[in-house]
Amino acid sequence: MAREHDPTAQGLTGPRLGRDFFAEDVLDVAPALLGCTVTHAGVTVRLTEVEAYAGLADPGSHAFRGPTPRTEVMFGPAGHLYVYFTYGMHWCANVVCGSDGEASAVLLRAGEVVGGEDLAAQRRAGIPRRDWTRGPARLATTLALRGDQSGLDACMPQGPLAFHAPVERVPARRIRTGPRVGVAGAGGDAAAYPWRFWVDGEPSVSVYRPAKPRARRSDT
DNA sequence: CAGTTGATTCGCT
DNA sequence: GCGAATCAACTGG
Repeated sequence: MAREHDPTAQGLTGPRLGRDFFAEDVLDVAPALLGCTVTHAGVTVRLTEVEAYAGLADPGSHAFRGPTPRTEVMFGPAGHLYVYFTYGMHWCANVVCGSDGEASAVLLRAGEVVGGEDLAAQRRAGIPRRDWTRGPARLATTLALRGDQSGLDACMPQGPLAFHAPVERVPARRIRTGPRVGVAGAGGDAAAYPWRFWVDGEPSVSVYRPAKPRARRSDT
């Protein structure tokens, strides 16, 4: 069962996205990624929720305090993968966007599996299908994206990672925006900007916990 | 169905 | 040492 998964052969995807696409402004790239597909390790996911991070100028971005060994890839050319580890157990995947050195990125938050379902089911055994790609860490797990894949170039024609434009673009009226989720600097101006984008009416995008304080005091 | 809490490693100060 | 771009399990209704 080493059959190759070719999403394009199933009519699931449009043209492969090149570096010039990701090099645009991150706030333009992020909504444009909705409906696009990502293919890696035999599974194809159609993106339904993403979140933009505006590099050095963004207090919520990992790049805010300048380059570190971890975030180095963010400061490189667009179209590369930035994968980070969080909460002691989860991997999350971003695509670097914008101009070279800008260090912007789009976090892949949710989607739906549209190809390689057998492999995805195997990879996510015991988990309800709806939860396979609901949330950034689940999405990364289903696509088998971990720290090893950080820096991977998504713009190599024959590369292992592929972004494809949707066959039919998501109508603008179905794209909704909102504040970010779970970002530490939520109290600042950054929270006021709608940097999260999702496709309305998608089961894969559930009402995420609104930016709620982690702990509550017993007094008042 | 909705809300709460524990888990558990890495990166940076 | 502390906090984190989260998830899964468990609770009560």
